[in-house]
Amino acid sequence: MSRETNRETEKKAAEAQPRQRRTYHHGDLRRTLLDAAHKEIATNGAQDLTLASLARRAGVAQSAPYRHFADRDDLLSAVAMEGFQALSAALRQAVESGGDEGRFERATVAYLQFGERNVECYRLMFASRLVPDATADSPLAKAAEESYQLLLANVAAHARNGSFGSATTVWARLHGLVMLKADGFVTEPLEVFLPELVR
Amino acid sequence: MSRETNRETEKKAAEAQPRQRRTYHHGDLRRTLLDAAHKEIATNGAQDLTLASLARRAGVAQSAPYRHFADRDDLLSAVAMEGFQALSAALRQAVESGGDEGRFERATVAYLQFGERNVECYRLMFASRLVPDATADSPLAKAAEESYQLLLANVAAHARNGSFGSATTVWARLHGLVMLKADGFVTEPLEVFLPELVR
DNA sequence: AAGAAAAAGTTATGGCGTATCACATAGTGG
DNA sequence: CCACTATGTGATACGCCATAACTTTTTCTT
Repeated sequence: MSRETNRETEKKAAEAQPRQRRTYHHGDLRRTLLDAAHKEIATNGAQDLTLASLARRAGVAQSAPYRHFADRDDLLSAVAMEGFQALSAALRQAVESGGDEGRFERATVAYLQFGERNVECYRLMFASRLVPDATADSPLAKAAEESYQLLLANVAAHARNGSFGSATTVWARLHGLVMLKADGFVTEPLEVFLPELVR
Repeated sequence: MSRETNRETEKKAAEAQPRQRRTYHHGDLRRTLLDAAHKEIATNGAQDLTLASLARRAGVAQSAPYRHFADRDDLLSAVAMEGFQALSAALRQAVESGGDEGRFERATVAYLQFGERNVECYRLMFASRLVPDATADSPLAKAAEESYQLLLANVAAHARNGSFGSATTVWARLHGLVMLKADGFVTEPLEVFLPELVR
């Protein structure tokens, strides 16, 4: 019941793709798979994503993805990593796009927007199974750390401003809002909460 | 690699169980499955839980669980619902276990504790795939709503106190803390943050 | 430029889980 | 006591994950 055969639609999608590549090698399968995964996750979430379906969409054998990813989780964590990189980029851009004045607010808005616009990817980024030991220096861990540091820097810069809590609780509030919205427990656009977030 | 054969351990567990029941019918398979699921989820998370393994543990055929649950998600959502009920109970107890004085604080502590002690179950409770339309009056949705109302009542009661944000952002901060801790992005015991939460 | 080695596909296969049938057996209410 | 319903069994179709053994390109070495 929950697992409907969506191979029909996949076939169509495959037709649309460069049906039969003449080259034995794909060219850049890794990138192709990641892009497809991003799309698929954005629309259906990571839960139901299968390597097999990605392979079909890319027009390669089911086993081909394993040349580029150790297993399903490995691909997901690659997607998550790119998610963190995108988040970092968004934060950086927000921070650099203005003076010290509304810096904290801009970072906040950027964070919330990223979460709202990439709900499923965001959820994936924070799915525990992907986060290895804190000590691990996996690419994913590093990317996550960078995002955190970016956010932290802006919180800290604003902290002197007044009775803000620790950076962790500030982050927690943002994270909580995004997740509650993602899971349907909050329905309003998150910008509604901006005033009380930067107060 | 990620999917190791854990059927060995399962067999042992099964041995420990009432090996071969003499009654054709199990007695209370539904309850047994739910209990086993709670345990399994608490230790390994919901991700890897399989109906098949629950069936083996209970000593019944793989198809037996389907007499009690429509599909895997149905069982998970039953577990989640019980999770919300437990959360509600914890909140209620915290609130009723004292005067109006530290009410908000007690509720806050209870919430954080519940989250910390039932990490995986908590995560499951808020997993979007289980949350049907907001309008739906599924048992799960109702249970979740009750927990929310309980929390809300206490937040509201405390809101007049001062510059607290909306109930949503207060909730979001708690939820965020629990989730970040669950996902390993926060390592401190959450009680550390209590002072700034009830300030 | 040739040939070895590595990279990246392919087919085939085993194992496991989901979900559904048709069938068997135990309780239960007229 | 008997029909009915609930609950469990066995068998089955299908899909995905992951690996193995083999093939085709590409790249590196000399």
